[in-house]
Amino acid sequence: MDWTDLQHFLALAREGTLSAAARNLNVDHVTVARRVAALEASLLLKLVDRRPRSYELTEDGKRIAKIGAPMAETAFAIERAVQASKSGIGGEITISAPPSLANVLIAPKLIRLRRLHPGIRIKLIGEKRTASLNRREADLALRLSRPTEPGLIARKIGYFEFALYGSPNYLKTTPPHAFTFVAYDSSMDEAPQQRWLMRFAASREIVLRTNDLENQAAAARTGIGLAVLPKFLGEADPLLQRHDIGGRPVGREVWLVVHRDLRRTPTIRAVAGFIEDCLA
Amino acid sequence: MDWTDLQHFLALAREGTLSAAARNLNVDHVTVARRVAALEASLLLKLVDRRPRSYELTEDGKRIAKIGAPMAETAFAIERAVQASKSGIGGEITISAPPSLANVLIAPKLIRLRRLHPGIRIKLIGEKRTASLNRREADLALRLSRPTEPGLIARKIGYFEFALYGSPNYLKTTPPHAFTFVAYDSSMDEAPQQRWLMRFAASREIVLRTNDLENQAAAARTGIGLAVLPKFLGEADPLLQRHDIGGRPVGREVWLVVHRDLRRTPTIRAVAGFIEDCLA
DNA sequence: ACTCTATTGTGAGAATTCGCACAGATGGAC
DNA sequence: GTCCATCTGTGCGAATTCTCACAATAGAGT
Repeated sequence: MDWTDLQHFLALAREGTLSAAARNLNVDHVTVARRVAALEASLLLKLVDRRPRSYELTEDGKRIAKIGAPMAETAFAIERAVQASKSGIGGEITISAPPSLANVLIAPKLIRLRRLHPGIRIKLIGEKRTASLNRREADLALRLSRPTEPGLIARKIGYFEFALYGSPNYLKTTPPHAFTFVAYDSSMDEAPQQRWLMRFAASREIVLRTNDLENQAAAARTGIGLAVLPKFLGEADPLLQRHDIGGRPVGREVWLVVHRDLRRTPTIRAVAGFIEDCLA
Repeated sequence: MDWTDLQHFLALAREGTLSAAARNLNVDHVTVARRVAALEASLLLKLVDRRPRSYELTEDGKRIAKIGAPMAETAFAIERAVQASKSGIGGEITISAPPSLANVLIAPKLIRLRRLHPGIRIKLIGEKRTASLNRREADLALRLSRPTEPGLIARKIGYFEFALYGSPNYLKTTPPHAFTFVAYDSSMDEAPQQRWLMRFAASREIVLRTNDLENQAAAARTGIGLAVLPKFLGEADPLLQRHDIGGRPVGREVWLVVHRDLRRTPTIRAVAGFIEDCLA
């Protein structure tokens, strides 16, 4: 049995489509299709139903995929062990962080890290979707809440508050009862800052919903309404003015997350230290 | 990371040499060397020290091999699951048994199994070395003692006794105090029949030691001395005559062993039933 | 109705990988 | 000492595998 065939099949089982599996493995989708077919041929067992626009696992396929899943886990554990056994400081480190934190707090200061450790190459992915440290999609991650996955070590390294921001002209000309607002779309309804905004807005209108915080800031600058922005974003923008209201402002913690296997790696420690400085 | 590279490296780690790993994987030894080199290149980590006549794992290599070992276990579990999910009776079944049992009790009757289930192809390996059911070197095994490996199901399906055999002429012309004997070599000193023989021979001479029971029988036929043979072997041979002595004869149990994962497979059950009949 | 995007399928040339044959070297058996 | 078995290394031709480009189809959004 060819383990590469297994690898491709398990990727297909996990990702659901040929194309997604192919992206995950950095190969062509045709390759995944062929390897899965090869695995079926060598096992003399039908693992997938080829339907017009999708591959669907057969019962046998599901069973095999379930049994084989630990193989992928182990493979990732090996990758972590390899990373961990690199003694010197250097190599490529992947950091996952919410887009706003990545853009505003991390990216501008990366030049300092580069000067300190020229051997380190940083890959910074600013994504909403929390990258899996277990699957080694990232080596370090910034999260806004304490993660619960097993094997991860989290440390609270910061806290930031939100405030309402609008264009100075908007705030001067608009009475509070006529305020309009900019918010996340409904996929973020559970986020504290969104709940806070909803309560505050009450019956007043939400005129724009967007997933992207940068878009919210841009919209607020044009005077369309008020947006809830992290203070580190709003205060630095001369085209935005804070509108203070009473009560306790909403805030979020920042957690630095690393896999247990990588905790003591010199390179990881160096980068982790740098990130803490960024947030200090 | 290419899983096939990992597979080759883990085989090398387990088997110790390139050549052994190559045999295990059914590929050329050059391929194993190349894949291990490729793995090192992709991990940027030296896994083996290439010494003149041997590959030796580095510390990193040992660590990686240890972490990766469960992958091989899982791969074998998948193979068992595949075998188990074949519903019809058919396919290739590998039986491992001590050579004498295989040759005398199983092989001659295989034609009956073939008539009963034409779809089954039997691979019968008669080896001293106990094949690993966990690593799926065999699907069914006959052992002379109860195995202790986890995951295996064993059932006692038979019992046979040993006796002393020599050529009729030798027994007629030789007084007991002048008996000479044929025995296993010292690697079998712990086997019950060997211990029994040693006690019985006492100070009388062992004139031939050989690992192969068939050789012992052949030697005894020529009149060189007496050999301890299973009765199912000795009684069927017209050129051998049993020499009965007092006391309780030594015997061994026969255990039929199957992996838990394969227990309920129709094909396995059919073959297991056939083997029980052979021993009945 | 249409465009846009995401999916799987097909064919051909290029790149890669593999096995074979041979060499060199070493340790054990006789 | 000599032969034999075993192990690893090298070069080359053959077989395989991969990627690329294109096609077909379906679904969502405009």
